Amino acid sequence: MPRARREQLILEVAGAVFAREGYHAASMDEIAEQAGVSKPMVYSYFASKEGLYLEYVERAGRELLERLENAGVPGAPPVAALRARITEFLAFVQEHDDGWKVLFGEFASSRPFAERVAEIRARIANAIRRMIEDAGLRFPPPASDAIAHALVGAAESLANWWLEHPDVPLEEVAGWYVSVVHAVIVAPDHPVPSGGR
Amino acid sequence: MPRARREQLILEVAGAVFAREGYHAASMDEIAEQAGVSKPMVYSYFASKEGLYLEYVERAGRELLERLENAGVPGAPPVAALRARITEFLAFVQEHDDGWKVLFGEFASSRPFAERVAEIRARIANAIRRMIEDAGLRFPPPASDAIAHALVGAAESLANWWLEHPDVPLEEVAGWYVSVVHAVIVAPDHPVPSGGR
Amino acid sequence: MPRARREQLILEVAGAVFAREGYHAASMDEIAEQAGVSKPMVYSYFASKEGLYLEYVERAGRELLERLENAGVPGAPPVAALRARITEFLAFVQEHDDGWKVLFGEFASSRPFAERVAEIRARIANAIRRMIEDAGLRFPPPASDAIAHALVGAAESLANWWLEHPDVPLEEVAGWYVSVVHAVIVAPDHPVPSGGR
Amino acid sequence: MPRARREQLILEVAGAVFAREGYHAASMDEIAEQAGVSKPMVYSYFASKEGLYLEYVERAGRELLERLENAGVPGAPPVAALRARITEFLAFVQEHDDGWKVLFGEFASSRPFAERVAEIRARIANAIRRMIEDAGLRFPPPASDAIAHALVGAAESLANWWLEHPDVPLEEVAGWYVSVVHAVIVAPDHPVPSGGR
DNA sequence: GATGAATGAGTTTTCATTCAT
DNA sequence: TATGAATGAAAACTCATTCAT
Repeated sequence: MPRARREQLILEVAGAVFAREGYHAASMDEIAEQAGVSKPMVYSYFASKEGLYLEYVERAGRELLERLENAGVPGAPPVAALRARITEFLAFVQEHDDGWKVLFGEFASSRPFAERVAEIRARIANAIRRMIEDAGLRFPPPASDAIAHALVGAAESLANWWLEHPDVPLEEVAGWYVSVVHAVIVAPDHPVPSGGR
Repeated sequence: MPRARREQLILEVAGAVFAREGYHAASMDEIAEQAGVSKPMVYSYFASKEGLYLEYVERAGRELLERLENAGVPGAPPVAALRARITEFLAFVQEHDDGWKVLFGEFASSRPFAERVAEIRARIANAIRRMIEDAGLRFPPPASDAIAHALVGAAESLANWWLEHPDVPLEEVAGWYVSVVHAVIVAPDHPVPSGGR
Repeated sequence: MPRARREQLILEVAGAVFAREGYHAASMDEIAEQAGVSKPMVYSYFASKEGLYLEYVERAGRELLERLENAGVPGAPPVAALRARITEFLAFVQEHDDGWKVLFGEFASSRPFAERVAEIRARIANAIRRMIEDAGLRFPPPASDAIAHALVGAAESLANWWLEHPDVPLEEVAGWYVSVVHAVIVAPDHPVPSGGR
Repeated sequence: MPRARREQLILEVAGAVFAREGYHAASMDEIAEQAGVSKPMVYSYFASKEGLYLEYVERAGRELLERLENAGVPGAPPVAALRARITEFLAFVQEHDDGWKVLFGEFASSRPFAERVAEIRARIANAIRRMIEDAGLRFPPPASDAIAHALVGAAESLANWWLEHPDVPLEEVAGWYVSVVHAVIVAPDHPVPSGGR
């Protein structure tokens, strides 16, 4: 079996195990066994458990980023672009739910490499944020930043909801998200009446 | 030191360690040391690591729930109630950021007690969702469910953003969230133009 | 509660726990709790777990010895004396099955005090042996010693059998043992045909 | 060193430690050290301390049983068969005194697996009992059961006596045991005169 | 006299990681 | 290239024993 192929296989198995057990509870023994190779093999491909995890996160993150960036036709109207991107985003979640869970499931991994993971997550969040801003979100900072963040969280949550309701068609979910973002964008009169009534 | 006080101390320390390291990486040794007691003491207060974690989650969850339920004056207009509750929510996050991180940080906790944690989270999410629905969100199911979920995720994300921008006043962040929810509620015309234009 | 009474209470509870769990598995916590006193109380009465165990063994051993020595009427014919003693022995086993189990249940306790326990057991075994020899067992040494030992083992085993068949009357069991010993004593022609037939 | 050989080595060492210290007092640390391997090695061969103990007991029990069953020539007269079997029994005790002590030394093992050990012991005891009954022991039940039990205990005790008197030749000890059993078998007149005379 | 509170030392067990082949 | 065999380090948990009150 060619080297690259085996590497890919190990990564996929590792992703499944990390998604199911979390970083700490996942064991190299289990990964090696499920991949059908010996543990030293795993170590010859990836320097350490940490390295394996980071590599997986890195690749999953890169793929998601690329898909987000390449989604939609250039020059399309903003809302259409938003729809194309959120569609792509949901497609990724559907196809790579392991990758999705590993990327956004665990929050506080242990110290040494939490930063790298956080950075990857931040890049993805930024990409989503950019697509929201491209659609026309205009607030003065820092509200823009905060609200974009909130809408990214909304996308994540929606994706998780969808994973538990797989019967709902992708397009419908995407439509809901576009609705939400669009509403926020075109909302006529923020801020909202504060006192009451 | 009286027993109840020590118990509280250990819980707080444990919360900090769990928030920082995650359940698996946290060690009873570290918790004991940071609390200034010996490990057997911790075990005499809490039967096991799992028990300690669950107790912490349970108390934090209960407090957050109670605060959400008691927030605002009864009979206030919906948007005012929403504002009161999101304000309370953010206040909790600010005061108990450890509790917040433990409750909503790790996703895929280890198997044995994931259910209990998930249940607590679900109760909190439901409370937030209810407050959104009370404010007037009306979609036909399942969109209502999904969008409520998304807006809960938006609140979580906004809270995390705020933890990293502590200089922004609470009221302002609350206002942004109200704006978002309000916009979604009063949005005139979901669904949104799908094609483009 | 007077000191001596409490001491007796603790000893009895300890005996029950030792009999049930064995020396190592028995915990001072459990003994204290079952006796209804605090652990420091136990330590004020008995210097250590080892001390408690030894004291229990010592008393149980002493009582059994005394009962064996005082059994039967002086001057009775040998077989009657044997019957009286084995009856007393079985009565002890019946009344103090905890003591019996602790005395003869565990074989190889841990090093430091195994010798003391072995010594007590040896004294009891000697007493039984003497009663057998008194009944008329006559072999040249070392066969006498070995066979006496064997007959002591037979008594122990019979006692254990009886503990599991509590419905059988004591006298009957005693009768069987006397039969066995008597048969060995009066056996006309040891050694037995060795080759065959 | 080949795997099977190491396994055997560990088992032997474990047997020695269990025989010397008893199950609870024996530590995996000590077993590993005495076997010249690391603790994880022991765990890779045997799943747990309990597993190691049971495996040892099982093998020792099986060997003893097989030796008892295969002893003697088929069709030999009963007393000769008895002699052959008790000889084999004593030979086992002499060769595997660790196995002997572990099998029959501790009585009240800890709860979880006491049953399995008791079962093995019972099988061996039954084998011994059968060989006694084959030799001609005839009592009405339950006396037959009880007396057989007693004679098994006699054999155990005799074996223990012999372990402390290793200079006595095996044949002689076997002869004594045959004498005892033979005497009981041919005893003309149980029950014995009860009053005195 | 009595105890609640506390701990040092040890137990079994697991796991990431590395040689020798 | 590939692995069976091996381990150092650490984790959860327990228990006999002792203070401070």
